[in-house]
Amino acid sequence: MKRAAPQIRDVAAAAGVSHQTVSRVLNDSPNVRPDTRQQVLDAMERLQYRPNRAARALGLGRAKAVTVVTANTTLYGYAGVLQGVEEAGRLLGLTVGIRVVASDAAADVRNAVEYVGDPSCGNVVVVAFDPAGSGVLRAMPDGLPMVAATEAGGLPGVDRRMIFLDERQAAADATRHLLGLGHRTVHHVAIPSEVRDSARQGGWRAALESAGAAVPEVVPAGWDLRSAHRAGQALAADRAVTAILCGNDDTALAVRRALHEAGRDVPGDVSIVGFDDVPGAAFWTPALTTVRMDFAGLGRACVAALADDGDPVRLDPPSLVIRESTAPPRSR
Amino acid sequence: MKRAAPQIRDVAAAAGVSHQTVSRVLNDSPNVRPDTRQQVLDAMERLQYRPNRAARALGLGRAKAVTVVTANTTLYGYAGVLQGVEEAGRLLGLTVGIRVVASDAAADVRNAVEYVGDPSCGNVVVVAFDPAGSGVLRAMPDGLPMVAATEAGGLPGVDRRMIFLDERQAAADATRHLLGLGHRTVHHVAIPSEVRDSARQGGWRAALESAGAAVPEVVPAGWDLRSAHRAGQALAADRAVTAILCGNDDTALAVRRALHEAGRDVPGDVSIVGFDDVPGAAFWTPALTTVRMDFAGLGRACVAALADDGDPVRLDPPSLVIRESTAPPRSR
DNA sequence: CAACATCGAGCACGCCCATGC
DNA sequence: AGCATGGGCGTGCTCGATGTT
Repeated sequence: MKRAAPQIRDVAAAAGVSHQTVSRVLNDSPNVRPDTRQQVLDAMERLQYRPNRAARALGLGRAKAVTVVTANTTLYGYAGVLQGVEEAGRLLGLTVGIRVVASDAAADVRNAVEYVGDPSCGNVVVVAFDPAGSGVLRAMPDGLPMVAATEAGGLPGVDRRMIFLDERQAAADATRHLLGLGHRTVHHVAIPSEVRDSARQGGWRAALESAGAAVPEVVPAGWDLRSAHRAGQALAADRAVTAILCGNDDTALAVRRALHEAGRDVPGDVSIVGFDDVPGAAFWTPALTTVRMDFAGLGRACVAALADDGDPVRLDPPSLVIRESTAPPRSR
Repeated sequence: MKRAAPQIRDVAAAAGVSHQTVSRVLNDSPNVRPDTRQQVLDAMERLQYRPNRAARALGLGRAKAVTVVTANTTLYGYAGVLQGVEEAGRLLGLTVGIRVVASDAAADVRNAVEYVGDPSCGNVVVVAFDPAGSGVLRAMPDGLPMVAATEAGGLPGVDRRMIFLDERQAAADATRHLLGLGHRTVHHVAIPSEVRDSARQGGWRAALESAGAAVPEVVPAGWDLRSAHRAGQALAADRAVTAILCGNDDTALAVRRALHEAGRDVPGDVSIVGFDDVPGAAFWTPALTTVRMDFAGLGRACVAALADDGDPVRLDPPSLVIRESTAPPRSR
C-alpha cells in the first residue's frame, strides 16, 4: 500500500524533474521555464499533491501563518478584528490561529507570549484593547514579526508597530450633533481605556470646550452590561442630564434600560449615542445613533502590514450615523 | 553566535542524557527514573527550552491542535462555539486554529476541506449550522479526526460524530408559557435550518398541538436582521397575532422593531420570545424572554470528544428564561 | 536464565536552501 | 539560465543495549 499523501519527490518523479524544481514551482521562483513549470503543475494536479505545512514551517524556521492574541473573541470590537484577520489571512493562503490571554496576570501574559514565540505561529497580531492585551504587547520579544491593533493613538511608551482606528473626530461630531440639537451639555459614560485620554473622551471634551459647554465628570463603566447599567442609573437620577455619549453600543443598551427604569424616555427626555454600530443598532427601538467602527478593516490592515506588500490598507475612518435615539431636549 | 532557540539536544547535553530521554520526559513516558526526569526538567528550565511544535507535528504526522471550521465567527452561536473550543483547546495545551468557509459553493467547501486535511491542523471541529458548514462536514474525508457541532438531532444521513444542544424541550416550554399566559396561539419566525423540522419548530408545534391550539404557518427569515424585520412586518400587520416565538434573539430584535413601527407594543399588544439569551437580552427594554443556549459549552464538549479522555462533557440543556417581553394578551 | 526497567543510537518526517554542474 | 544533489530544520519512534531483580 502506498503512502497516504504524495510528497514533493513523488511529484518530481511524475513530472520528470528533481524535487528541487518542484520546490521552486511551489515558491514560484522565477528560474523555472514555463513549460517545466506547467509539467510540474500538471503532476501536482494529477497526484492531488498538497504541501505539508509543518515541514515547510520546520525548514523555513517560521510558518506562513498569522495568529491573533486577544483577551476576548466575542465582544464586538475584538470579534471584528478577528474576523478581519481571518479573512485577510485566508486570502493570502496563511494558516490562521488564535490565542486568548485569560487575564493580565503575569502568568497568563507569559504563557501567551511563549505560545506565539513558537515558529509555527507565524506572524502575530496582538489585540491590545485592554490590560491583558497590552501586557502581552509589552512582553513581546523583539524580532518576532508582529503588529498590534490598539486604541486610537497607540500605546504611549511602547515601541511596536501599532495600527488603530481614530474615532476622535467622530466623537467630537457626535458631541456637536447633540449640542446642535439644543442640549446644554453632553455626559459621557466611558468604557475601559489603556490611555489617559481616550479618543472618545478627547473628542467629546474638545467639542464641549470649544462650544463653551460645561464638561461633566466622566462616568466610568466596565465591559460588562451590569456596570454600564449602574453608570446609567447614576445619570438617570440626575434630571439635568439630557444627553449621554456612551462608550459603546452595549453600554448604550444598559444606559437606555436604566433610563427607562427611571421613567425617562429616549430620545424624548434623554438622547443617547453609542460607539461601534453593531448590526442590531439600526433595529433598536428607537434605532441607535452611533459611531460606526470598522474593526474588520482594522484586522485586515494588520495582516496587510505584516505581509508588507507595500500597499497599506486604507482604514475607513469612524463616522457618526444619526438615527432615532437623539433628538432635541424636551422644552419645558 | 549560538542558535536562538535551544533544542532537545541542548537540553540533553545539559542534563547529561540522550535526546531521546528528553523526548520521553516531554511526552511523559513512564520509563524514566524520577531523578533523571528531574535533571532533565531542571535543564529545560535553565535553558528556557520550548519544544518546537512544527517539528513535533512533522514527526508525529499530525499536530497537537484543534481547528474549527465555520461559516461565521461573529454571530452569537458561532462565536460561542469558537470561544468554547478555544478555551478547552488552550487548557489542553493545543494549538487552536480557525478557518472560515466563505460559502457553500463547491470551491469554497473544497478549499476548506483541503485546508484542514493538512496534518498541522490537528483535530477538527466543524460548525455545521448552515449549508456551508454541513457541506464541509459531508465532504470531509474519512479518517480525519473530527467532530461536528450541529443543530439539535444532528444531520440525518451523515455518518460523523456530531454533538449538539437540544432546545426542543425549551421551545415547547416557551410555547406553553405563552399559551399559559392566555394567548390563543403562538406564531413562529424561523431562522434557517439544515433539517426538515428543527428542534425549535418541532417543540413549538408539539406544544401547540398538544394544547389543541391552531398551528400557524411558519414565517421564514434569514440570518440577517433585514429579513427578520420583513418577517416581523408581515406578522405585525395581522392584528390576530399576539405572541411570537422568534428563531433567535437577533430575530426578536428586528421583529420587535417591526411591531413598534406598526404601533404595537411589546408586551402589551404582542409577546415575543427569542432563542440564545445574548448578553444584552436582559438589558433590553423590555428585557427579553428567551431560551438560554450554552454554545461555549458545546464548543468545549467538541474538544473533549476529540480528546476522548473518557469523560464526556455534560451539556447544559437549553432553558427558558422568563423576563419582560411576555405578558397576558390585552383583554378586549 | 527470564523478565523488566531504563536509556541510547539512528532514522524518518517533508520541505527549503546552498552548492555545484 | 536552468537543473540536480546533499545537508539541515527539531522532533518522535523503532530497535537494541545495558543493568537489575
